[in-house]
Amino acid sequence: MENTTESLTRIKKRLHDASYKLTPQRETTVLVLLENEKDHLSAEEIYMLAKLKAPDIGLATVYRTLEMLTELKVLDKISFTDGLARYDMRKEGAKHFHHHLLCLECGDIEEIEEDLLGEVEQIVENRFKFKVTDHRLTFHGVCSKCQSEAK
Amino acid sequence: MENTTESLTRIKKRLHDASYKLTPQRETTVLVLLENEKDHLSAEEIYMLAKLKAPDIGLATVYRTLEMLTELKVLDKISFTDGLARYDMRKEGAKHFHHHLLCLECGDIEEIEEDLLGEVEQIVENRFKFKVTDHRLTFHGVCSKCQSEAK
DNA sequence: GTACCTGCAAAACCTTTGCAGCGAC
DNA sequence: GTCGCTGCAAAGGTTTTGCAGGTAC
Repeated sequence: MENTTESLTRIKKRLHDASYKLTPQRETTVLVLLENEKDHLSAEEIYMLAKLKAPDIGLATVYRTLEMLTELKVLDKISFTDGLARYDMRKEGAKHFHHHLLCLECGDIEEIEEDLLGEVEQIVENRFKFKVTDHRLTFHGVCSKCQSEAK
Repeated sequence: MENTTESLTRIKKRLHDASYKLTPQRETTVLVLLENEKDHLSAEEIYMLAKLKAPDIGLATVYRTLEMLTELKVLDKISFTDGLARYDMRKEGAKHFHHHLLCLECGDIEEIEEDLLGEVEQIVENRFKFKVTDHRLTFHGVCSKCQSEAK
C-alpha cells in the first residue's frame, strides 16, 4: 500500500508535468485528501479540515484545487444521494473508478477496490458499440453492521 | 410496452394508495415525464414543458411533485456530470434502476434496460455481506455515433 | 371547517467568477 | 515585470421554504 509521502510525491510530479505549482495551499488540500482517503469528503468538509492546518486558506482556492485535481485524474468527483459533490482519490495505477456500497440506513459508504465490471463492459462494448472509458457504480442497500443491529 | 394512458392510471393509483391527490398540476407534470421518458429532464426543463400545457403552474409545485414521485419510487433522481438533478421514470415492475451510457463527447445518454449486474450483486452480497436493494451504474465513454464521426 | 395543495417570493445552499494584491522567477 | 496563484466578496444557479390564498370534501 502506498503511503502518504509517496502519494504526495507522485501527485507533486503530476502537477509539475501539467505545469501547475504545488503551492502551500494545494499541498495542504492534497494532504487533507490523503489523510481522509476513505471519507468521501465534500468541498466544504475539505475546506474545514484544510483550515485547521492553514487557517488563511480560502474556500475558492479549495474549489479551484479540487477542480484541477479532478482534471488531472488524481481525484474523482462523485455525487451520492445528497446532491453535493464529493471527492475521492483515484488509486495509483487504477484504470477505473472503484465501486461504492452506500448504506441507506447509516449513510456509510464502503469502497470496493476490485473491478467487478470487466465482463459487463465487454457486453456493453459489443452489444451497444459504446467505447467505455470509465464507470460509476454504486450499490444501495444495507451494510453488514446495520443488518446485525436490525435483529 | 405500456402506453401513456396505462402508465398514468398506474401512477394515479400509486398516489391514491399513498393518500396523495392527482391534482391537475401533478397530472401535467406526470404527463410531461411520460412523454419525454428517454430524455433525463432536469426540474427546470420539466417546468418549462409543463408550463406549455398549464401556464400557471409554479416551479415549486414541480419540485414538490418530483420529490413526491421520487419518494413513491415512480421516479429515480440521478445526477450525471453537470451537477443538477435529473429525473428518470422507473419502468413498471422494474426491480432495479436501469443503466446509463453517457457519451463524453456529445453528452447523449442512452439507457440499458436489461439488468447486467445480477452476478455482480451476488458477489457483493456474499463477499461484503451487503444487502443490495438498488444500484446506480453509468458508463462513461464514446457512443457509436461519435466513434464513426471521429474517423 | 379542515386538510391538503398551490403560486409567489424569499431564502438557503453549493459553486463559480471578478478582481486587486502578492510572490516566484 | 510577468504570470500564476490567492483570498475575499459578489454573483450565479439550483433547490427549498414560508406564507397567504384557494379548493375539495
